[in-house]
Amino acid sequence: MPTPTTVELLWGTQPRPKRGPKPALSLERIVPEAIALVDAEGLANLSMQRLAERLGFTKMSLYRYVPGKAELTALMLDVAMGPPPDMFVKPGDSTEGAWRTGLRLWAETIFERYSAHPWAIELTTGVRPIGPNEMGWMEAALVALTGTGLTGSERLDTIVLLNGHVRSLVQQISSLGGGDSAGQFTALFAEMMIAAGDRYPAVIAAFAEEASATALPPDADGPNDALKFGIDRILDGLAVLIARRA
Amino acid sequence: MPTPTTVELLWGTQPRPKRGPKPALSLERIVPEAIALVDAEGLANLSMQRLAERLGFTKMSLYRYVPGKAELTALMLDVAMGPPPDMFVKPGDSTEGAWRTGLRLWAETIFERYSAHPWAIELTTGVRPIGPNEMGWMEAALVALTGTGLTGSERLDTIVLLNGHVRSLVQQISSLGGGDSAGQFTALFAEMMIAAGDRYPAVIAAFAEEASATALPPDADGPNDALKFGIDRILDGLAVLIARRA
DNA sequence: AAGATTCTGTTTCCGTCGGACACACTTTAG
DNA sequence: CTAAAGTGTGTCCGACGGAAACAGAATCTT
Repeated sequence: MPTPTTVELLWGTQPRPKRGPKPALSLERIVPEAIALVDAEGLANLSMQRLAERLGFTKMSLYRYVPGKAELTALMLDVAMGPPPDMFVKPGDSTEGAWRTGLRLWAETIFERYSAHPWAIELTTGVRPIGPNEMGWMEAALVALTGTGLTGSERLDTIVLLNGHVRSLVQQISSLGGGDSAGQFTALFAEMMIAAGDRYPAVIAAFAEEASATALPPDADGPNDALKFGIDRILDGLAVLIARRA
Repeated sequence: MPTPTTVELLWGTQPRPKRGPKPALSLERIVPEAIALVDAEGLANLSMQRLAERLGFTKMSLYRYVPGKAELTALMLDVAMGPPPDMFVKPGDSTEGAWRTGLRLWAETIFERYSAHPWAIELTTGVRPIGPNEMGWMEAALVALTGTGLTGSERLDTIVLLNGHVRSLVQQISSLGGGDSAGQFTALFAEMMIAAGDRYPAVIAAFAEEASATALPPDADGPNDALKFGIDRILDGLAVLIARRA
């Protein structure tokens, strides 16, 4: 019974052992339950104890299926991301600007996926094993970039850039989801401006201008505008490079 | 003795109380020591106990200076970022493309600052009090954007975009710093490709192309190229917008 | 000068966490 | 029918963040 590595858990489905009692649990029950727990109460409130209680088992029984908490969260990440939707761009499509609509759709879709599980951002950090779903998203974006004339490094860097922007936005918006956190922010901002005095004129100018501009439409989806803004700039910049190559 | 809030700790320097023994410790000693600890051993290894041992005090004595660990890390973040270097762009400079060199310098500088303290990335998440130094970096970038004709929202979104890119890169590179983590990555990648078979042709193509391209120059600062790539694309895209406005 | 007050650092204690380990039980292989 | 392998459980450990009570030091008031 060599404990399985994270890669084996993510990619391989090792066969059920023949001897011994049949397992009453399974990764297919554990991981979604953990995701539900974290969706509801945040990553900080995930503990083996609480997860086991939800499943009606003892804490240590979970360690029969998962070597440790790190491996569990790695599985949660890949399951929560899910597979990418069907093909953003037909593989051979070299229509003028097809890459553009493909990448935009990709970015907006993965943004929604991240937004559904904001804790996933915290788990996608540093060098770590990549799961099949995460790889699938990567593949999808790379497919959209075929026929652009970009080199392999450039295509990879493009994905890093787009993905980084999306993740950065999710990180800033997710915690802003419930309650009056917008009010909290303005309260913090006001409290700070009192103490700060006039050391940050450009900041004050920018926020003042923004406040007056968004005063009329009272819908507060400014963050989503930030998402679109970033995607637009990135795609514009990419178009410049692609045009230069052609 | 109302326990100070995070904002008060970051911005205000409340006067020393008159009565009682003089404090043997201070935030000026505690916070740098905590930064040194985390720089050396990572954010996960920061505990009040270990920090107190370094300082030659008991754990609970720290709570006389800091309400809790969250407030401590907030202070660490602002101190570690430090103030931005002197003015990237002279405030009134409306030279053609001055914003461009200013923003590039800003991004590269804050990248180095983040790289020196990679754990800072993990702390800059969600809605939270902003410290004076962090606000200073924001101010610096906004100064560089004066005279571009962009609205306040656009200027703010630009900073979010650039900052998000830099942070995303640091997050991917920092853990790659020591040892043969590049070898670990290729090992993980190979192990995965064996299991994955041929489900990701575009991924394989991109990496193969990259490997052959970077085979000749043996310096492996590919990540830094990813930083430059992203900055270039963002600035190119921004130039398109600015030109459209003019 | 002498309490009274206020702040200091320390000690003790608690609940929770991830995880090691030994155990009893159940299923299958020989 | 016995041995082996695998199951879930109970117990135990060290480390964590933090609450509470406490004794000593420095200042204020009388």
